[in-house]
Amino acid sequence: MARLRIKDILKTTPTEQTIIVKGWVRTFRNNSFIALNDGSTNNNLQIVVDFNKTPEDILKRITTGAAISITGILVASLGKGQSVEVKASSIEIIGDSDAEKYPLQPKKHSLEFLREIAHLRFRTNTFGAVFRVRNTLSFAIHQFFNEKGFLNLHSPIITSSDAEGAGEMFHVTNFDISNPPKDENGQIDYKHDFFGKPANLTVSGQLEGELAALAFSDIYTFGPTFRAENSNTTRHLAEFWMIEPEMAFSDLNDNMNLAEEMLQYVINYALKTSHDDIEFLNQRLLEEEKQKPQNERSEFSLIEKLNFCLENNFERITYSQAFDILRECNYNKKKKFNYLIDKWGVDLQSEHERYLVEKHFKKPVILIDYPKEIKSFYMRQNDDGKTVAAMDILFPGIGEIVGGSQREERLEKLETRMDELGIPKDELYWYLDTRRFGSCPHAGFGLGFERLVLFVTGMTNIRDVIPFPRTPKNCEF
RNA sequence: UCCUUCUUAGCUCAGCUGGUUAGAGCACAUGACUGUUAAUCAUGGGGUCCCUGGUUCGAGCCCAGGAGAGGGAGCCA
Repeated sequence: MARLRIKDILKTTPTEQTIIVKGWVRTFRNNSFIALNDGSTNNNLQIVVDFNKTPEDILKRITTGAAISITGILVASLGKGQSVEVKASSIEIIGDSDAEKYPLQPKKHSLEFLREIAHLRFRTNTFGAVFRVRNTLSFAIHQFFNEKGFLNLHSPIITSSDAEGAGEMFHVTNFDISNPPKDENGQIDYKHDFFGKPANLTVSGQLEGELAALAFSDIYTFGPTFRAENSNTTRHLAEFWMIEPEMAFSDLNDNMNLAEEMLQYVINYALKTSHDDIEFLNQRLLEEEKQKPQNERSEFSLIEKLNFCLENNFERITYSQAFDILRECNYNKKKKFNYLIDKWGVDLQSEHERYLVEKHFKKPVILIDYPKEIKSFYMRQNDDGKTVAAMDILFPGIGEIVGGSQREERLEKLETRMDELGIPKDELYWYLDTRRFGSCPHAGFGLGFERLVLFVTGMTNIRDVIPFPRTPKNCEF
């Protein structure tokens, strides 16, 4: 007889059929009731043990964390709290778990503690829900782009281009780093390195994505990205996953439409497909909110917040409009911002972004047309000579979740800008070739996958939505 | 990297103005009970008070340095 998954058992009508189920013990109450979980769902299956007919040494080994196999009959539950349960006819201990040493207890643990035992935190309700939702979102993204006819491109993880300037990079080498070969000037001689030149882990697949978009029209990448920044925040990782679509024959407007449609699609998909898990996370947050003073509680529950995003269009405004709103707002006039908004052209600080999203509009905001000085070289220059066709999508509680732009497709404009910023054109000849041969308007963006998972799960620390977070001074597991 | 808070039992935390043997809940062990929902009740074991140095008759508590963690900022996704 085949083992059944708990998710399916809980949906089955009980007719006293005999089944086999395997999983890990969450709690064992009253010497009679096992809460069994196999990770297929957040809900546990209750196993009823007749302790009078079960050997003492088996009962003693049914401990929190133990892996067990149950053969029994599926019946309607006599107790409250579950509709079906399994009356065990035989119990096999597959893997013991010493209750005194097993760190997880049937009680609430702090997220900080669970982060230190990330190898075991999958077995908790919260992280079970988080990583099932993460899986659902990942699948939804692929499905969304597949339905739209986008080609999934595997952009390289090791690159030799360091011309992009998108942050500090991790160096890739097979040199003996205590004794690398040197040239006649005493400099490290990369000619003898594995690739014959310096190489790094990618900080973005965008440039490669553009090359493919100018052949396949619509592509997206979904892969790991690495930044060696010394960032210690709740929304940065040294290794994270990014989704980067790129569309040929498209402008900034198409770009905004795609990003908004995609975010709404995957949120909607998660709400429907991962309903139980999101409901659990929703309850978890409500409990947490009860601990807070009234004025710090959020207006919306997690599910209300997600639905709100589906029912309302994102607010679309230009940098200049945002600048005016911020300059004229009471916060600015009363000097409540740490950084005053006074001169057009300043970069917005996160306190300003939060004001716009959380206080002024109270919904996701798409900011476009930023001053060119504060944005990258590849963004398309607007006719005003001051701004570029950039877009950032800001989410409540998360901040920037998407950063993108229409790309500069005009060779001369692009080269001029690269010269101004001192970006070596010869190293990026391949990028410029797309502008030499059959260039066309195109646009794309980068979506931080973990930031999306943060938003949908209502978690607040990005280290809790990736299985094994890599951050400065932390590369455990 | 900067600012700030924290570090006491396996976990979550209390510990007064520096004072004698450092506590609670949960977990664990033993027993009772047996349709429980983080079961309940009784009993019990469990401590490098983060580390190093200093002040003091006396330091978990004060001072200096260090390590680690949380929150905020910058960089960004």
